[in-house]
Amino acid sequence: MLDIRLIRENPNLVKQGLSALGEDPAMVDNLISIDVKRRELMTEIDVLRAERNTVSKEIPRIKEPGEKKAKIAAMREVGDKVSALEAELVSIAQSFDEQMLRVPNLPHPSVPIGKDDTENVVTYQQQELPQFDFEPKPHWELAEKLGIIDFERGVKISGSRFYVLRGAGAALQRAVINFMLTLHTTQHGYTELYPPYMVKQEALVGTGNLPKFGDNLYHDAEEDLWWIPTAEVPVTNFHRDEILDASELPVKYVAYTACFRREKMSAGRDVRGIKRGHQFDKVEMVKLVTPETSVEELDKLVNDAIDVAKVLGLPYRLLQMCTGDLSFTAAMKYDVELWAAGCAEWLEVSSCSNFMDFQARRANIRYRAEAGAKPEYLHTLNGSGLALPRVMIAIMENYQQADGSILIPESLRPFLGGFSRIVEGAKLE
RNA sequence: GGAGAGGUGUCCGAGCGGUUGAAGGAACCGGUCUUGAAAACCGGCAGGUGAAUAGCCUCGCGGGUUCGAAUCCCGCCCUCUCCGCCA
Repeated sequence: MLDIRLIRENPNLVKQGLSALGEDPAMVDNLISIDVKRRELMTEIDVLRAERNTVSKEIPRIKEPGEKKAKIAAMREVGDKVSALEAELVSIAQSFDEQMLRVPNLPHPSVPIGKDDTENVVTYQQQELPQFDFEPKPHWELAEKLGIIDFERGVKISGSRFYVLRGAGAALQRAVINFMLTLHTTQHGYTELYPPYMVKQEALVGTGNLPKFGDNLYHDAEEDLWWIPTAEVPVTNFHRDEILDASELPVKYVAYTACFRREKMSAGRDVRGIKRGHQFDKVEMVKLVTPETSVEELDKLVNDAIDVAKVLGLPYRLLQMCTGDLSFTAAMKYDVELWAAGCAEWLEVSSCSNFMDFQARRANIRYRAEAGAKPEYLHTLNGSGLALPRVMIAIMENYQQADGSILIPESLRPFLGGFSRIVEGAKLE
């Protein structure tokens, strides 16, 4: 959420930001006119309430019965007026809140201007891609042959976009999860959390998934709980409505969870293989930091994500998102992509974002710079570290051998009982 | 799911219709004292809105009664104890 004061005092700046995102700047004027009405009403109500409060305090001390009666009657009238105005305010405040929650974050000044993903900037690309003396296969062929992914039975059990990992395939994913969590906790200073997979609506409003992106979420109507689309939601909300001490910052969490997405908007896209499922696993990093450090903390976060690719020996590149490709919540965003030799494409495995105070405002996460100081909103960041299915794809496709077996990256072997290869029959060898 | 108890500021805890935004204590911060520390004493110490030391709002959440609600009524949520059920 943006600061309404920024919108009031600097509407043109906000409009420029929205235009850069490709959003309609007209929402600014709408918001301002509602805000004016809202504030007028609030003032009017406050004046009446102040009168009622003072007179109500005087009433018990009035001895003369006639005067007492008259004041009570007068205050009853004031009370009625207040109720009427309050009802009016409730509906205005509702539409104000609703609109505020739908205003995207503004791009950080350092973000390159661009209309869409074609204008993102590749800031690093590994030059050497793996070479093969045979035609590398896509992972769905490799995996099916080895018996490590069962697509048909996934569909039988749960429908399209579901699959079953089997034998060494399941073990490989489990090893990668463990490897990543171990790397981030022991080398990068993150604290591991294991959060709930189902959350309340407020949590999703806090991170910015609701109210705007509910159509990508699974919702249980009976309990009114939502399945998380990413661990970002429960982990960022871990400190919701809290005031942290500056000495506690930066707070750095890493969490492994399954993630659930309807992918309605992507119907028909990426239907082959495991690139885009309704359920997938992810290791996610979340940071809460002081405002003056967030830009620098984003760089570190990106490096922590990239480190996974490096240690696994997977070819990667880094993209800086232009204004037109920023997400709703992000002020700055970098994507890490892995090369997949079989499908010959770059796969997004991590989006690292600096949300500045956008989420902190929504989730009401503050910090106190020093004892006695006023609480201020902190800055939140997050990034995958990394998303499992696409890392699995990269391992399978880049480490495939001529005989169809898959070599296991050296750094992963200690997490797989020392085995070095996946062979037919979904076996480790 | 059933029965009972309870949810007040950073924490403990009083209040049970009228200067109570909230006694008292602890913690914390500043000061006096001390060679230093402890103790003792003095002062400060919720958040939001707001230009404000004004006003308004906030005692789990929402609604109601009243001139006036932390205090009364209704609904919901959460915690604890016991029972049931389960991993």
